[in-house]
Amino acid sequence: MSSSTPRSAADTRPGATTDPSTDHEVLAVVLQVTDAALHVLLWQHDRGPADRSWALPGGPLMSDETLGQSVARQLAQKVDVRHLAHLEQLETRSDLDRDPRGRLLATAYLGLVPADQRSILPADTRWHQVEALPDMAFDHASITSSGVRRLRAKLSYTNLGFALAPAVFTASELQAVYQAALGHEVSATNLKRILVRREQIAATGARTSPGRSGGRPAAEYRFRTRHIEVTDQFAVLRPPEPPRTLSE
Amino acid sequence: MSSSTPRSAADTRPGATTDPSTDHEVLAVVLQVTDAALHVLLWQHDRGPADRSWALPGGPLMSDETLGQSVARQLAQKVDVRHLAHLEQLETRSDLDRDPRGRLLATAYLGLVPADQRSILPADTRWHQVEALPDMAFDHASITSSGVRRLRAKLSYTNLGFALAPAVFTASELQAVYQAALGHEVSATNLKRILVRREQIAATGARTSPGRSGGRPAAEYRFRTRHIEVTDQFAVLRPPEPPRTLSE
DNA sequence: AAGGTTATTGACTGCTAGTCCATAACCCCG
DNA sequence: CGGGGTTATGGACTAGCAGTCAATAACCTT
Repeated sequence: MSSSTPRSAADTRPGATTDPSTDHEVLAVVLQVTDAALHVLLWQHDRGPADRSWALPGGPLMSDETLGQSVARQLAQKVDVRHLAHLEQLETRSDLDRDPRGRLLATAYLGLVPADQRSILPADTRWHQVEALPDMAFDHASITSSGVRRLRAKLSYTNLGFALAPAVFTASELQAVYQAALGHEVSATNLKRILVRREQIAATGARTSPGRSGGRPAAEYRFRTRHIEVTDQFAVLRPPEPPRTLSE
Repeated sequence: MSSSTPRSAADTRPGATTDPSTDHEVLAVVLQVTDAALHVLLWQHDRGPADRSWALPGGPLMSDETLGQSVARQLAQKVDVRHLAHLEQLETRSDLDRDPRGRLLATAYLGLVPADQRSILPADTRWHQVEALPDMAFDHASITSSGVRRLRAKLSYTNLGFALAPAVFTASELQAVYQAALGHEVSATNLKRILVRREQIAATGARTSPGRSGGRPAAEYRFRTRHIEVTDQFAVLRPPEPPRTLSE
C-alpha cells in the first residue's frame, strides 16, 4: 500500500478514533430436537440492561484462545460438550449499538446435540422451542434465527442430520427428527429413500425388538459418517462426467 | 454440568490473561471474471514479515464502524466500490499465530465485480488468477480459497451470477462467465435453459447488432433481480405443496 | 384366527437437467 | 446472387431424482 494507498485509514475519517481494539464475545446457538420440536439452549440474565430476558450462552473471548476454543470453553458451563455432535462458525455481528454497554463484537457459532442426549442443565439454563422464543437479550433472537436458517438449509444439501439424530434410529424416528428440525411435514418413506441413495445412512441389519407397541419391527439405520459432507448432487451445472473407465 | 463442573473460565486457566480486547482487521476477497478466468484483487506488501508477498485488501477495524462499513471503506482505496455488485461476510479467523506480529482477528468478506467493469487500480494492486496464486501473506491464500468455494457453491443454488455478469449479456457471454467462475466446462444451452426456468434471467427482447463477427445475432438477457435470492428448488424435503387454489 | 397397528416395498408420475442435432440468421467471397 | 463458414437457437430424447400412493409384511391384542 503503501505508497499509493496510504493505510492510515484514519486520515480519511478525521473524527474517528484510531484505536483498533474492541471487545469481542462469543455466542452459541445450540439446537436439539426433543419432544417433537426444535429447541435452543438459553440462560436467563438476572441483572443488567436486559434484565429478565433470555440470552444465548457465551462470554468474552480471551486473548490466548481461538474463537472455536472459546465457544467450547464457555459452552462447557452450560451443557456437556461431549454431547455436541457438530459445531461451526455462523457469523460475526458488529452493529455499534448491539449491546447498550458499548461496542462489542460477537462471533456466533452453531452447535447441534443429538436428540437422545440428555444434559443436566444449570438452574438458570433451559431449552426453549425455537417457534416460541421468549424475550431475548440484544440481538440474540436475530442470531438464533440465523442459526435455525443455517441448520434448515444444510439439512437439505449435507448429511448434517447425523448431528441431530441418535446413533441408531428407525425410519420413523429419523422422520420425526427431520420434521421437527425443518418445521414442516416430512414423508418417512421419501426421507429414507433419499438419504439411502445419497449414501448418508445405511441399514445396520438389526431390527427393533418386537416388544412394545404392536406393529411390525422396524429396520435400524445409522449415518455412515458423523462429520459433515456436502451432497455434490446439489451442484447444478456440475462438471462433465469423465468418460467411464475400463476398470469397471 | 455446571453445578457438577463449575467453571469460572479464568479459574480453570490460571495462566491466561482475562483481557478480552483484541486487535481486529477486515479483509476482502474481491473476485471478478476477466479474460476467461476468475481473478482476485491483491496488493503487494513492501515490508514487514511477509515481505514481497501478496495480500488481500483490508486493514484495521475502527471503533466507530461496523465490519461492513470497514470493508467498504478499505476497499475504496483499491477499487471503485460502486463496481461491487455484491458483498457478504465470509468468516472470521482467529488462529493465535495467523499473524506473526501478534494476536489479530480477521473477518473476511466476499466481494464480486461484474465482468465488464474496469477499475483503475493503484500501482501496488493487481488482479491475479485464482488458479495461479502468487505467494501470499499469512493465511490469505486459505481465505481466498474459502471465498472461491463460497462463490462456486452459491452459483448453483442462488442467482449470484448477477454479480459476475454484465447488466445485459448473451447466452454465450453468460456461459463464458460461469465457466470461468466455476472452473469447468459449462453448456450454454443448458445454462440458459436452467436460469430461465428458475426465473433468474429473462430475455430483454433485443438482439445483438448483427455487426461484427458473422453468425446469427444473439438474444440478450438480463438478471431479473440484482440482489441475492436462493433457489428454493434446492430445498429437498421441501414442504408439501398447498392444494391448488381456485383463483387460478 | 380376526382385526388393529406400524413398517416396508414397489409402481407410477412429474420435473430437472444433461446431451445431441437440425435449423435459423448472419457474414464473406467468388 | 448463391454457396459455404460461423454463431445462435430450439426441439427431441434420456436418465435420474423425488414426491405420492397403495399393496403387502410383521408384529400386537383379544
